[in-house]
Amino acid sequence: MSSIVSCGSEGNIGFSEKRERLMNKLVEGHKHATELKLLLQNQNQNPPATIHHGGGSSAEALLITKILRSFAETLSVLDSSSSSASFFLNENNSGSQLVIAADSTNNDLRSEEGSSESSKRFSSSVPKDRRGTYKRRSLSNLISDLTLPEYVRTLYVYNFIYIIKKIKIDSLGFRTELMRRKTEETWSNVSPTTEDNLAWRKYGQKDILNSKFPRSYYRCTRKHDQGCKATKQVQRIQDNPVLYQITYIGRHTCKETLKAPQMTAYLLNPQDHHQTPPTNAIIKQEYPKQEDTPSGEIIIAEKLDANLWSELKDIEITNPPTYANFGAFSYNFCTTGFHFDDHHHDESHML
DNA sequence: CGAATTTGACCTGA
DNA sequence: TCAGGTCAAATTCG
Repeated sequence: MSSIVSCGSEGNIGFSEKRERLMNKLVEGHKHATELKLLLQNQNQNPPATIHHGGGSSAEALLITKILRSFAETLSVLDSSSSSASFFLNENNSGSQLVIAADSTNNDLRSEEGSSESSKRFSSSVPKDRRGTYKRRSLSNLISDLTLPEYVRTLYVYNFIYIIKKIKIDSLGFRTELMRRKTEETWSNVSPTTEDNLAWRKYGQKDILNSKFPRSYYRCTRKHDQGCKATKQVQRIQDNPVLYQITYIGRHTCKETLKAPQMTAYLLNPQDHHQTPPTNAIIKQEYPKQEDTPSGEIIIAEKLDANLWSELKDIEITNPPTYANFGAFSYNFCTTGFHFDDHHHDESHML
């Protein structure tokens, strides 16, 4: 997302003014995104006679530019704040679980799984066998490490991808599979989260040649007691590190593939046939489909990590009014983009 | 204390 | 030979 650029310093302005400015920019972006959505919906009903091979129409391009600018300015406001944490959480924040690094200069997403690389980097000063020496990244750790600008950026990039996807699908009829593996039992998926709510156990991680990000290897937790041979490989997409390339190899043959009573990636994306469901049908019985849910709440939850979203919802509740506004906005904005996903397709072609 | 993760060592196929 | 995949000891987490 090289389009996101800093738009200059905001100078020394007060919290409330910054917050107001921020909200205005976000709302502006939301408005443009909604316009774009309506535009695309109209195009669906009245398809254009000509095909634009460069992407969408000029109206779409203009809206995209506006959205980009809105968010670039938003991020600029956030980045200009020396402490994002205090900016959002300084009021009524005693009980908050969300602690955002006040001086986070590390925007490198590699840090998340770059432990093997960093261990190499500092190998001269550590003992040879450091197996098991690590800091486990729980969900709360993950949120703690995410600065607010990073979160907004992720949210924005994710939504924008869906808008771009929609434009490409509408204008080019673009719908191909990411890759065909040698066997029928191998399929790929691109997702902003590695979470699919199936019971996986990580058994390895490798640095891949000419690849910026390491590849992680997971097997079914039931491998040993039920002989389930399902595995998956997860790797960040180099050109868009907010997304993961997930390759599933082999179907689950075990009886219990569900990790916990949460939403699953498969059910949340019922049309996404790259994410092949497990052979049993337990999930379908437990969880209603998206169109059955009365509120739009699931729409963001299906696209963000379910756990992350549930925690963010808690934050929204426990920290009114400061964070609540932001939370409400992200929810609305996300729904704008997510309604577009009425076809199955691979994002990687769009990036 | 059992489950999960990390990570160097080991294995394998091209 | 080497890149990619797997194993398993060491360690952490809940």
